[in-house]
Amino acid sequence: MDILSRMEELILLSVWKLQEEAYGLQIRTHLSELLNHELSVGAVYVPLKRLKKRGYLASWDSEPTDERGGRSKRFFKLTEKGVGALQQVHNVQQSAWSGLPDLGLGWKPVHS
Amino acid sequence: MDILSRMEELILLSVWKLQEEAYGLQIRTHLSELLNHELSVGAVYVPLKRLKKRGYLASWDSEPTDERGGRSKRFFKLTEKGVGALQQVHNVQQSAWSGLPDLGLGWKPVHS
DNA sequence: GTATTTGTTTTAAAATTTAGAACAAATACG
DNA sequence: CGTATTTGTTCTAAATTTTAAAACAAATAC
Repeated sequence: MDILSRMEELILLSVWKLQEEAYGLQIRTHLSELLNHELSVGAVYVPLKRLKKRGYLASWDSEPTDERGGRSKRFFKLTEKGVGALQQVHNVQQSAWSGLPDLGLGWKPVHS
Repeated sequence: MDILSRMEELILLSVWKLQEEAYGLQIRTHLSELLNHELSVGAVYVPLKRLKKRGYLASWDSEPTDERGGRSKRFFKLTEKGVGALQQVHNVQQSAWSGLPDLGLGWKPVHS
């Protein structure tokens, strides 16, 4: 559709928000809380790989830490292309959610 | 994912915005302009049918009009469940797009 | 060395998206 | 009438995305 899917958008935003802590399991936790719904591991790792392959994300592998089970992590950060894709999806959302007539169904979106 | 897909969201919003003119081809035109990208016919009709089956949309068939080719149209409107689903996706978006740190990449989302 | 924890990869099924052919029914007009 | 054109919906198969969960890997704990 020439626009990020919802999951892709949420993952890119998660990487943005988590900054120096943006790696697979952390992203999964963050999004599970956001969605109030436990995501499977694959639900995060599969799109992460795709987003990287398409140039929306860059990644590098860390050294292991000395915590229990502290393996090497694969960290991600947004590329310029990734920011551009978020920009685009944000524009579409703004358009799509503006100018909605009153339906009398008890709710209207509020853009803080 | 327990949340509307992007296409589902856009179609529900289109039905909302188009009001008394919410039928397949019109929705297609509206979304094609919004996305700046010509959607195929199936890209609209397939999800429309699914959204109806799931109770997000109600529909009824009009009488033909006396315009050239003016066949009976299938009009749609949001159900309460449909409004609720939009409400939910709106909440998730608001959360996901708020509290983003400055990346110094030349852009930050503005919520009008 | 065996258990436990943190982390990534893989895989296959399910669901969604997409393009476009097919079909349907209306008016136009010779 | 018959054929063309327009508006509209249905169908369908391929491509893509999502999802769950098993497998694998590597670290510390004891």
